[in-house]
Amino acid sequence: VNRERQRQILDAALALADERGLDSVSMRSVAQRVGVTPMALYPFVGSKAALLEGMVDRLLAELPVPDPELGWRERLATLARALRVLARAHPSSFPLLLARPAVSPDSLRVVETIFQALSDAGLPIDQVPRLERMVSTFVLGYAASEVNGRFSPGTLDTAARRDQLSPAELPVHHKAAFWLDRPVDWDAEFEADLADVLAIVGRAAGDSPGGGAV
Amino acid sequence: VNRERQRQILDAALALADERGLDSVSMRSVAQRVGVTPMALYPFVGSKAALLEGMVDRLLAELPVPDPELGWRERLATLARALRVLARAHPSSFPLLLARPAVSPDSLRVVETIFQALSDAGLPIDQVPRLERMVSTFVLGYAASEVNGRFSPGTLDTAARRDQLSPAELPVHHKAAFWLDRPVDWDAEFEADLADVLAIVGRAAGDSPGGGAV
DNA sequence: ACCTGAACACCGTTCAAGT
DNA sequence: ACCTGAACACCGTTCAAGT
Repeated sequence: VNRERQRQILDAALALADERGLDSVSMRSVAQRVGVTPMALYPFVGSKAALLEGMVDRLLAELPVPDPELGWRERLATLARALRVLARAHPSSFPLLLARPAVSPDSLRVVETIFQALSDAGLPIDQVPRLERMVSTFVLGYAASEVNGRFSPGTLDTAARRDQLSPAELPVHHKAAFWLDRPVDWDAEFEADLADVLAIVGRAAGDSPGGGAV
Repeated sequence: VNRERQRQILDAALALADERGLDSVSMRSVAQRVGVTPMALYPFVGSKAALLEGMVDRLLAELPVPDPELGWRERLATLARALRVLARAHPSSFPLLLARPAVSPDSLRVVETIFQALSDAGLPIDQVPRLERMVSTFVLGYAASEVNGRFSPGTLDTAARRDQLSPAELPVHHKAAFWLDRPVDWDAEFEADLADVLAIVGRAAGDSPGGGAV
């Protein structure tokens, strides 16, 4: 009903998640931060589940839209990098983006931005939705994996973990040990993956096999 | 301590998630299903968070390892399809795979299978970990998105959703409306994406630009 | 080693009531 | 339209005790 109040509540929930983790977001804690009784939230957010959905909408509202003057490659790359920045700014809430369908106006606008870039790439219109799902799945999955620790298990006991099993059972782990124990340059890896994904789009759009530039 | 009992508890939790959703998995409900008091679980699982981690280990233990006689492409494709089957069998628990680092012996074995295939593809060893993260991120992200509804918002109100915003704001959504409103063949889409991802691996491994077969 | 029972500090949500 | 307060049926986990 009162849109301004709703935003205030969702931002309080987001701030709470940033400061103390997603587990500490409860109707009671959010209400307290807003300075109100838990029940006073219900007319604005409906339920705890809806509160979490609302948080991802606020997240997407923060996402800058890439300059439409840019070429489609730069537009997709800019959007992908912005999503990764968003993940680092809100590591506890970001993984929610992968957990629920995107239905709000703001999320539709993000999808439209990807649609537009794919269309500009020269992709046949019937291929656009498939490639949008592929690109968004990769970017969201990568950024979420990075911030929730899926890529960096346990913090620096990579070797200990590997030694749970015998070298005979994990030959390639042992062959790659040098690179597995070394800190990874995540920025560089993300850029390399991004280039690979954009190459898929380019090829689906009918680039010459060698991969053309734009 | 007693490994057999631990497995029994984790399987009860998994069954509960399958039948009534992840939210209904509680220390109390799992204990009841095992026929014991909630506190009796603690020596075996440690905490609720550890219980959830244990569930994903059990999930991975269910995953069939592809025949090592197969070529690397078929091995990766078989593993990817098996993960998707797993997601459909355990839609509530599967998304946990993307939420936490993989540290158990069983999960290491899955990573090793991918490492092996990438290595056999002819990838330089320093590229193997990066491509493993890329492949697993895509496959887990896709399968999770499929089962948690990220790809199918709201069930059949795709048109209504689109009409929240004006056609002028969502030009490509409207141009692609025919394909967006049509039911998607997810099997076919997954296979197409898989082929694209395997092509990236092949190219990183030094395939001829046109893409060779194996 | 394995389990129970009572207790503590929390949850989300309903309902009736106030302004 | 917006908010409160009491209540209900739950949570995860600690602690002391039993065998």
